Amino acid sequence: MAQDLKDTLQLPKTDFPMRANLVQREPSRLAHWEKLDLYAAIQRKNAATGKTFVLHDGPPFTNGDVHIGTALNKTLKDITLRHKSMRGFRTPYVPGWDCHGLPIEQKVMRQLQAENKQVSTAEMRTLCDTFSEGWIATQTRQFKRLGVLADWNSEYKTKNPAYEADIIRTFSAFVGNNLVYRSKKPVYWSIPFETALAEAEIEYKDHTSIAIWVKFAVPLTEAEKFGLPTDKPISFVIWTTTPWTIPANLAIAVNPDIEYEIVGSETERFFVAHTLATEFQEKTKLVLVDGNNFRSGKQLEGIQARHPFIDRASPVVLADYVTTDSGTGAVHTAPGHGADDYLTGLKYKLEIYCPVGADGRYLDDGQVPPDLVGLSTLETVEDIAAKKPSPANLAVLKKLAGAGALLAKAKYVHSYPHCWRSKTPIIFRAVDQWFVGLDRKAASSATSPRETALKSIAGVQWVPTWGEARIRGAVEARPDWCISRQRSWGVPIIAFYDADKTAFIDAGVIRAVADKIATKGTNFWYDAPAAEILAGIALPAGWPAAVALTPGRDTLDVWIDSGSSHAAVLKNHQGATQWPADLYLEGSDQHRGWFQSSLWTGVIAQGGAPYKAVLTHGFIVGEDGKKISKSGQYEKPPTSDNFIAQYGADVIRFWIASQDFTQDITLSEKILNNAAEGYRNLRNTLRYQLSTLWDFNPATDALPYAQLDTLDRWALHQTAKLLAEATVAYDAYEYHRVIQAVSSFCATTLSAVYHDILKDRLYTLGTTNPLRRSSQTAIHHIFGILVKILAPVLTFTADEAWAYATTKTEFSADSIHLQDWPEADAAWTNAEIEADVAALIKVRSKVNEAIEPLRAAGKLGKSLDAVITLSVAPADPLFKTLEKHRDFLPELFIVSHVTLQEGANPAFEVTVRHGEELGYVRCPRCWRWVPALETTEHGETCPRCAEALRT
RNA sequence: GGGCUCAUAGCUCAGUUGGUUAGAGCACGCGCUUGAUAAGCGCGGGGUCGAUGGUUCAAGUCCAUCUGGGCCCA
Repeated sequence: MAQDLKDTLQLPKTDFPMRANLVQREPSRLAHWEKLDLYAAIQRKNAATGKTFVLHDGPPFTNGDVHIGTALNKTLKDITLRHKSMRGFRTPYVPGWDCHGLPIEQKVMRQLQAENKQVSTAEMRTLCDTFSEGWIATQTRQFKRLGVLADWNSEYKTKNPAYEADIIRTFSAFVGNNLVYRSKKPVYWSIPFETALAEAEIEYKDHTSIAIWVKFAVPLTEAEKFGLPTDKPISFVIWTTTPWTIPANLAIAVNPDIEYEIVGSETERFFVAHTLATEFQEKTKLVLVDGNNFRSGKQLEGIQARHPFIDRASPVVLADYVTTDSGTGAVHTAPGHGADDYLTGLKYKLEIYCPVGADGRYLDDGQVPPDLVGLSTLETVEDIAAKKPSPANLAVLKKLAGAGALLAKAKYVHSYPHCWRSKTPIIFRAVDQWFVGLDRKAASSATSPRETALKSIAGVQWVPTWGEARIRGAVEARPDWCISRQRSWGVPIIAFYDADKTAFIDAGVIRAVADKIATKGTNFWYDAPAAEILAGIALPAGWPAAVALTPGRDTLDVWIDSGSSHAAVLKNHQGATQWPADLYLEGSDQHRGWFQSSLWTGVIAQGGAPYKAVLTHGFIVGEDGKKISKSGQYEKPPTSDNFIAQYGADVIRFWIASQDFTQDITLSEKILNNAAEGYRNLRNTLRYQLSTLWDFNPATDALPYAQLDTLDRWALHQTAKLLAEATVAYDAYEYHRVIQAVSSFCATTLSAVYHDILKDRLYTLGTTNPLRRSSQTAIHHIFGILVKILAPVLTFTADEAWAYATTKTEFSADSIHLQDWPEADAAWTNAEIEADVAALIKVRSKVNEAIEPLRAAGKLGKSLDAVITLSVAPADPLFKTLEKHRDFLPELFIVSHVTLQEGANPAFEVTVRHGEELGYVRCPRCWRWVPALETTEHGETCPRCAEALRT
């Protein structure tokens, strides 16, 4: 009989599974979308709206699996675009790939080295191409698995010939604006390979150097000028561990804030940092007889000391990096042989002087003493084993000793950079490089690139706002842009050289060569002689004949590759995009990287910033707040695929959306488990709504708003509020607020209140009962809005729920992602109902509190067993509200009966009794306690159920 | 060392121009239900708002210093 009655209930039913099983089931939905060509369908939908939103993709580097951080970036882009397309924007999205660069070249080279193979530059470039292409395929698969929707057919690759041509055209704009100049800059240099090395090609190993204390005499006239004692000769003492750089000395650096002491022996005086005076005395074994005469570094600036054995001044300059950790507090400065020295050299306009050739030998430049010319600075592996210093080092020591300038020498063991291939110590050597003068006046503009860039920054929307300060700092502080690299896997700098190594460069020639490269690719540059490259191209006046020229072997800084993407993609309307982009969205490291390089290329080649807005996100950190990359807290590498294999894409997407991405984003097993739980709650809410709509056809069963029940109107009011909140949050890119709002709405507004109350109506009333239809109408509306709010984040689940809602099957051609952003009917906003129900819900929680003790005492189970008496002072406005909704109260509290009585006390009182105590009987069908049952063909039920059974 | 930035319950987040006993969801504990059931409901515990000092009648909120993170430089 109980079963018989149960069969008369309208219990929820749906095929939408409670268990998501995302890891297994998501791929089939991807295949479904592929079949629909969902990306194209979405673009078609919004083709005629007249609104376009271009998010320009920053290209990931193609040398490995998609890292969870890259997944974060791509997912945020995907969420953004899906929301925009629901809002009616055409959202062409062309994904990109960054293909050139050292890390790939290095991986390929290490592989070749392991196989003991030597290959030509062209072969090497082919291997790099293949390497990059392989990872593009892998990453594409991994991005797709995340649910990222993009125009994969229109993707851009920085290694495509057409793209390479646009990189070169960007370079031609630099040249055409008269911004490019040639100057020397020190690089790591491998003598055996006669090549520049990158930081990544350096291995640090202990090395025994010769440390020397060398005096640089201050002429008497200089001493007088600076008020120094003149009764004895006075010198600066520098300390260095690379004697071979002494011939290139052009200055002595002191720290402006260090106290220097003038110490003296019987015969001469020296400047030494005060705190190093004792050590100085020990090392030089000098007997110091006076001191206590101090000068700050600041006071010494400009003193013209003399080079110990070359007839040249060595001025005292100021530098903050000078410390008193070791040495004398005065640093030998050779701008052509060190990074710090170089910057100091630029600051003091010193020559970037490098009298050492590519083979590591001193050049005969008229300044290097003849007995040093030709000597090598190289220490071979055998030399090191035999503890034999380089010929250059030995000769300089001898030279210094001969000049009486060598105060002391000592062995000094320290960590020193070595070439990863030859294992020999590298040298710093200044070589000719190409620079972009950022403060030069651009030919096509009234101002310099820096001025234009800073002006452009102000016109861009930076999200969060501090992004503006960050890029402004980077742009202001950046020295002239060194754009040449001595690499193989990159885009060549289109420059030619004659037999004397004079460089020839011209914007028109570069553009003409770019046109050839657009079809032939950059290998053409490496394979063909200058005459072929220049065939048919008119050479500018003053150029030698093409046959007398050699194409240069430098490549462009790879930041120009990706920095040209807006020109190569947006300017060319690739994939129906347009210039400038509405949004760039990358990690905050890109303020100094891609945001900046794109800004420079935009400013110089296009006259302005290539983006209207720039959004940045933080980096993923572990549970301890520390960076995750090498922490090893996970057994598996933190790749996108590994996380998806465990949680599924929608859980990962939920996690990404739930955090404030402008800050560090924390990743831990606990957090992902929390995300999975949060996901399940939302999924269950959708499932429950679907299950209550099984017999509801909106076309025929929906009621107009005016006929809806109070509680349903209240739910719609809450839904309108949620939608407004979610819309604002989406527009502000604050996806975590969307998730917070939706989660709270589902848990509290729906599950704990609305759905819970609705069960009685939905289950027990007759199918077509207006109250039941009223609630179904509301749920239908709420579901539609909820699932659309979630669609940009939970792409798989929202589409699945939508398919069940619209077709009662797992897949539907009319995807959720083809729907427009929902709107709430203005009538739904109802302040009176909002206020009334809010007051009633407060009473509800008082009622629940009052029920709890009885439940704990075992006197009561479900709340439906309870009968409530509310005692409220008639003067209390609450009394009126309760009276107004008197009939609704039992349903709202989910109890069997409510008596409202005028209380004598001002305090609100709740009395709870079991239905039995009033002599009530329990209806076996709806489980409510009622005064009396009546007979039906299904047995005894309450009058309401009897009525339901008749229909 | 410099630039930018972050710090509120175990976790993720709110917290308007400084103004009651600092909130929400999740997690946790104890119950209930078995007609959302690898679900649902109720009740409950839990925070010196990173630390210290200051401004103020009043500070999570403003200022200074410090500590610990992140990104980028050096």
